[in-house]
Amino acid sequence: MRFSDGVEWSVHSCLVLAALPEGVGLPGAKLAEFHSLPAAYLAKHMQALVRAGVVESIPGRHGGYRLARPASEITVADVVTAIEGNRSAFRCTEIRRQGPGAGQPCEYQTACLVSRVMGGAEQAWRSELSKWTLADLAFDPASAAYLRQDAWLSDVLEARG
Amino acid sequence: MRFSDGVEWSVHSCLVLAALPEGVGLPGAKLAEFHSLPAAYLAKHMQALVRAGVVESIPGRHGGYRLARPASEITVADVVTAIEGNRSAFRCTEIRRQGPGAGQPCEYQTACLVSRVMGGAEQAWRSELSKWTLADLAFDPASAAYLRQDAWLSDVLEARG
DNA sequence: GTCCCTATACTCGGATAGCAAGTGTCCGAGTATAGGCGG
DNA sequence: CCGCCTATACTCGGACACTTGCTATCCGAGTATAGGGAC
Repeated sequence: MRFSDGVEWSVHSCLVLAALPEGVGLPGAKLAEFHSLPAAYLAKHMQALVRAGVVESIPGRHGGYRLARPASEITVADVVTAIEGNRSAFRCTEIRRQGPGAGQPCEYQTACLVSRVMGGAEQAWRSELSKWTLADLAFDPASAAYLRQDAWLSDVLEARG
Repeated sequence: MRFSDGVEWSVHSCLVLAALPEGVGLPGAKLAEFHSLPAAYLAKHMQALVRAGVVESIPGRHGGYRLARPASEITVADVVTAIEGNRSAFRCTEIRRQGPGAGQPCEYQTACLVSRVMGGAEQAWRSELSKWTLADLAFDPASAAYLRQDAWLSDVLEARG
């Protein structure tokens, strides 16, 4: 089991967007440059975020990306789900029905117990991620590096009018 | 994010081993046949379980696999960890230190907040899996199909002496 | 009859191909803007 | 001086190669057993 690198990139990038002034968008190229990420590949993940309704894209010359909702209403789970998909990581293929070990059809009215256990754990994982919003992370005093946008980010915004 | 199919196979196979009489081993070929699994590939995962100390292999003619500990002392987390590895699914590559968004070195004395949130969620997931032992699943009344070993499994064991 | 030796059959274990998904990149479609032109 | 039109530059979006890791398989190393032979 291994997460896509895009998860880390997307969360950090969303935190950057959370630090922007209200309603202002940041182009994908600049967003990638902020953390020295490959712009073309980050754009691929931004598309996923747009489809999931987490961020919205502004077309045209002064366009870019911005959060679709206030940062306090977007959870880390929303971002991760947008990238990794909302399907379960564990896929029950019902092997209990195969081979000599298969029982009678009446035994299969309830879901596979193994599947239920795995699903429950995944639920706990997702629930834990839902406790944190982008606002919690972006405005945390200990990691307020994103608010140190004076030197670079402000210049970018000012250069764009 | 997606689990290896081997996780499902391994858990179910361990449940079969849990239903065996004390100290008796079952060959990998028979274990695979029980659920119509590819024997050669299941063997690969069984090796991982042996390395992790979850099951032990008995070499020789009447050898096979058996649980290394009582089923009540093996959790689902043990099995999953043996297959998927104990490394974290989320790998923090410290992109916060890259590009114009990078802060001063003194800001990096604490772990990345994003990494901590992801790690905490993973901890919750693992903790949930630790609540269930193989005994809980194998001897559950609702899914006692594994105890219906009379027809096939008993024959196999008897044929081996 | 008992003990030992050897050949056998069966077991696990690691080394070897094939494939899907993630990784990385590029170029085209679409839009708001800026400037020029006409009234 | 004001409004409209056009060309431009910039943006996002989807389509195209490449690499890593999972999937699937095979054959060789090792061991307990079973049988036969010697004592």
